[in-house]
Amino acid sequence: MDKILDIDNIDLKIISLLNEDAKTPYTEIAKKVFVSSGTVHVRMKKLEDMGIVKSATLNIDFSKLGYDISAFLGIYLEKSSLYDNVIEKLKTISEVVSAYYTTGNYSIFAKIICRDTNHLRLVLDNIQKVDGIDRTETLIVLEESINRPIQFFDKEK
Amino acid sequence: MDKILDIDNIDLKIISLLNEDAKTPYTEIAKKVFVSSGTVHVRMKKLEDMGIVKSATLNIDFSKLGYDISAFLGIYLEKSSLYDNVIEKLKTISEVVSAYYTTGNYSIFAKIICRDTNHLRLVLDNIQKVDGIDRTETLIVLEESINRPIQFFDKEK
DNA sequence: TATTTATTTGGATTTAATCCAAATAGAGTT
DNA sequence: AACTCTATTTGGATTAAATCCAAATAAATA
Repeated sequence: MDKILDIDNIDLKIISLLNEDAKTPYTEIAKKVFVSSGTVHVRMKKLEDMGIVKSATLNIDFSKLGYDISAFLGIYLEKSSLYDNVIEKLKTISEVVSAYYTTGNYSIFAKIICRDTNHLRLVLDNIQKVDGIDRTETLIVLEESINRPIQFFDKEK
Repeated sequence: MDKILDIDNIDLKIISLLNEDAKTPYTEIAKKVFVSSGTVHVRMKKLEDMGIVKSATLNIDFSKLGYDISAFLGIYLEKSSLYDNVIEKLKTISEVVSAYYTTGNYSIFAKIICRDTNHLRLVLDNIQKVDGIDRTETLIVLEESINRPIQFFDKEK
């Protein structure tokens, strides 16, 4: 077992509520969880210190900011030992928002966000040029039908 | 063109800073952007009203909460016209955190987060049972090498 | 230039975060 | 069960931020 034992239902409820809206005042969270706001504060500090709550970010509608196209990339490497090198290169391409080592055919599975088809082409070109990358398969996102935080509360008692 | 014209560099800078840490006080943002905190407030209200900033969420280390396995699923449908129906069913499965309509072989591309391999099996079973789903391909995430917000600022002047 | 409209400012007010000493609860010991 | 030690919670006091708003400024229009 690990640190999960240090986390109780109060912690989970706090995280769960703040995960829906990270700007909810602790005073309001406190009411819903039936503790004082001081306790919410202490608990959140603990969760941050433990690295469970890493930060808070905005949920932005990128299409309204002109970023209209996102795509998943299945990347094939020449040799799978090149993984770390290629990841380092991908980190320098700001349009790459995530990259994973996964089971299955692909050596790397990544996601990119671009402004338009032209921009997408440029980014794909840049990625193809990276040393060690053999070829890529592109899954362009035409619709995002679900995108939500995980509900880790209310599963088990 | 669309509403992008209503957004200036001050807006972008504000979003960009808050996207790194959504809890940064507006007073601090104000200093960095060289406007008053009242202006930050007005701008954020505008951005929220426009639907550009939708909410703020926590960035949680799920593995530390016992959710150790995530996976991408390529889902094949019996008929692509079943898309909406299947999405509705997937929405009822809380482990499904995202689902997309994409180009390529898959009819639906989804992501799930599970506690362990057993839990993963249960969830995959549930998904297989959904009416209209033919078969699925599972890409299990073994490592998350990149995961970051898009940097939409500092691209063009 | 004059007039209208939109935006910013800075201070006044309300609200929340933060800190902390005291109170309480819990765990372990005899 | 009473006692001790430790950890957690509480609520209020203090500091800091959000929010609101009227006045000032800037920008747009005629």
